Amino acid sequence: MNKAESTRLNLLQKAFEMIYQNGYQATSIDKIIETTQVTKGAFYYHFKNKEEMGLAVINEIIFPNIQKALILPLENAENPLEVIHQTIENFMLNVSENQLLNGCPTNNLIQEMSAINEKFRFALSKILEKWENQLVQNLKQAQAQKLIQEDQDLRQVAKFIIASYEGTRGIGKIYRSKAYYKSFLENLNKYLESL
Amino acid sequence: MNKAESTRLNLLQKAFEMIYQNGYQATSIDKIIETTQVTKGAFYYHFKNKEEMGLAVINEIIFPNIQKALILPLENAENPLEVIHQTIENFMLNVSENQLLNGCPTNNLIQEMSAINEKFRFALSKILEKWENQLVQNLKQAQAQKLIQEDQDLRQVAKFIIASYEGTRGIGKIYRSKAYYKSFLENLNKYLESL
DNA sequence: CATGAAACCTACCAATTAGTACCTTTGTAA
DNA sequence: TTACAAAGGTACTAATTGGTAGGTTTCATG
Repeated sequence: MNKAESTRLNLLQKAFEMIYQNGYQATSIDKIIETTQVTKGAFYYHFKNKEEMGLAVINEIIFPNIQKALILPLENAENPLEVIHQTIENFMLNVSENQLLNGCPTNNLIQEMSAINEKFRFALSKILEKWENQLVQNLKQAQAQKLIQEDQDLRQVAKFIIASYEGTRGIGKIYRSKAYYKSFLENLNKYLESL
Repeated sequence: MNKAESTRLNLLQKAFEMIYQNGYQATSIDKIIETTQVTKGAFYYHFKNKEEMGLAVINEIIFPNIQKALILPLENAENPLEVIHQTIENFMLNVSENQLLNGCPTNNLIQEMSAINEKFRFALSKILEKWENQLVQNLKQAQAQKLIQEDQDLRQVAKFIIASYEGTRGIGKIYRSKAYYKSFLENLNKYLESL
């Protein structure tokens, strides 16, 4: 990675952290360049404007993180149903204090931006779409293995899993305890078993 | 209601709408007094600062709304379990386009503010607490009527209902369709029946 | 080593922000 | 009617905002 690339990546990573903790609109370019020690000229060389930088954070930082933690582990699993619970549990029980406090970056941005910025809404919807598609694939395999009933609407089920997960990460910002996550995981298990 | 009270209420209601659509931090006092035709002097006569106004919006607008739509209807119901689903369904299927677009005011503020402002977090947690308590009461009655199993952790169940509801309202800001709400309601029903 | 583009730097701007100081009007109780 | 607090009005400020103009430095390539 050359110097320019690392400047850009540094901007994106620091911007991600600041957006994660304070929100997109509350994160000023002045603060980003102050903490990164990058000048304003360099910032605007790498990004046309603040919006483009925000979209790059979603596409180049947030999306790969979800992909790695919650989507890829679902592929080619021996038990396609159990791995759904396992993957979410593995991720949720290993979050840092910071992540407990600030919730899910994707959900945060959806709540803040999707109603007021169509480009953000689109970029964020793509993340949910990929996750949902992988979940549906797993559920299909589970159906083929007779692990869940025939008449289930798998896309609905996938959406429900995502909504309850994001809801828990979101409401978890009030409780700030892993016990709350554990309670969700138990209920998720019950729900999956009832399918 | 005298003039001063109506000035204050007008400020709170307009502020609520603007916060609901754009977020608390993105709602400036200048914009609020512009749309209400109230001068800055009057605004700061009624509220010490912006934070106090935001907290008043939560306590005097948002909380009563939730109370009326989602908590009070649960009281003294003939079928304590079914009324949970009925109440949520009745509310969700009657939201306006605006509410579909902007999600749940409580959830929005939790996501934006709970990590960065302890007073907001506390005020918002009180809303969830009241709702959870009423849900637990209903679930207890359902348990007494042998409608759900003995070994259920009712507080966990109540929290899961709230999280999946708020998750759906939140993620619904991406999809903007009542079909998505309906899909959630079906899954909620399945979950409640599995208890 | 010359050259031109890539990468970065500095100083600025107009608009917006929350908040304040100080004034005027309105309502009401003695 | 007077007196005084409640309620509202006006003009301002310092700080912060996203963005730009116009420069300089760095670096790969012929």
